[in-house]
Amino acid sequence: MKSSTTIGPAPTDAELEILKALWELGPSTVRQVLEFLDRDIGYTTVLKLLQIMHGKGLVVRDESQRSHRYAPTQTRDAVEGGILRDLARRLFEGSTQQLVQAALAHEQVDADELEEIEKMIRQARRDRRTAGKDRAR
Amino acid sequence: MKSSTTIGPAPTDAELEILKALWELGPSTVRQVLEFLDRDIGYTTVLKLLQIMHGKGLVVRDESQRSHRYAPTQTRDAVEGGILRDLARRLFEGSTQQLVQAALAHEQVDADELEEIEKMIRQARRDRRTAGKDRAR
DNA sequence: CACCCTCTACGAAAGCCTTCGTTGACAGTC
DNA sequence: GACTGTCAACGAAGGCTTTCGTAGAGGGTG
Repeated sequence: MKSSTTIGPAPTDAELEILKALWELGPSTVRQVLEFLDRDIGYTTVLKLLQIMHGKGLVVRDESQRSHRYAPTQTRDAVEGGILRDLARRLFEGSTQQLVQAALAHEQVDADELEEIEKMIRQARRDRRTAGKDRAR
Repeated sequence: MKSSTTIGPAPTDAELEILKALWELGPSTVRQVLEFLDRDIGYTTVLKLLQIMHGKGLVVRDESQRSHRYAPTQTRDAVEGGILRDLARRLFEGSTQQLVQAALAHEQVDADELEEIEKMIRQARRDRRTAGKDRAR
């Protein structure tokens, strides 16, 4: 129950910042996004980014009010998945396993976090067993 | 034993392709890199990229022959680490754990691969126990 | 109504990335 | 010594990202 196929190109850095704001805030006006970002950035910059993102289909907008409200078209999970898939492809010939291994090898992950990850693996294995179905890809 | 602190900015896409060639081939001339890449790309493009990378310190070059030989300045591990650290920072507030979890959640990782990852975790935990030292970051 | 604030839209600048064409140097061949 | 092919260097074009400045419309207040 976690499919999520990414549509379109990966968001740029600035776009990702905006998306993070929208995921946190829900549908928002330019000003709300601007205030959420603590970066030193102009109003029209955020507006322009949202317009571009709208053009790319990364957000939809509700124009029924004078201040338009923007909302992401993809869930955070879907975007994360797309970015990670892309990175695995670029760096590890598409192997998620290698990506995970590299992440674990290089970064400090403390004992609790290792525990969490092990739990996830057990869960994944359990999912795999029960749902032998969606073998798409 | 596996420290690897990345120097300088992350390589761009095209630069990464070149680095992958150099890691595979060892120190190489422009032509050797060009032939390794199966992409349809011009000689001068590869040359230019290597010159830029040289300017950025991503590669060193030996000019003792007429055909210069280029070699990476960073190991593959170091570059992978830098890229992953950067992604964790951009997407997960720096949490490698979240990065790993997202990777496991979204991508199909088969049973053998899960096994491998669990082994890595056990290994990581063992390392942690023996060397309680380098708590740097 | 005149004023002011906020909003959208547009354009453009500056920077970076990728690509290649052109030029001039170099070296081996006939 | 002239010709041919390879090489490094340079510049520049085209595209994309990020950032604003400016202009014009909309709407509320005195």
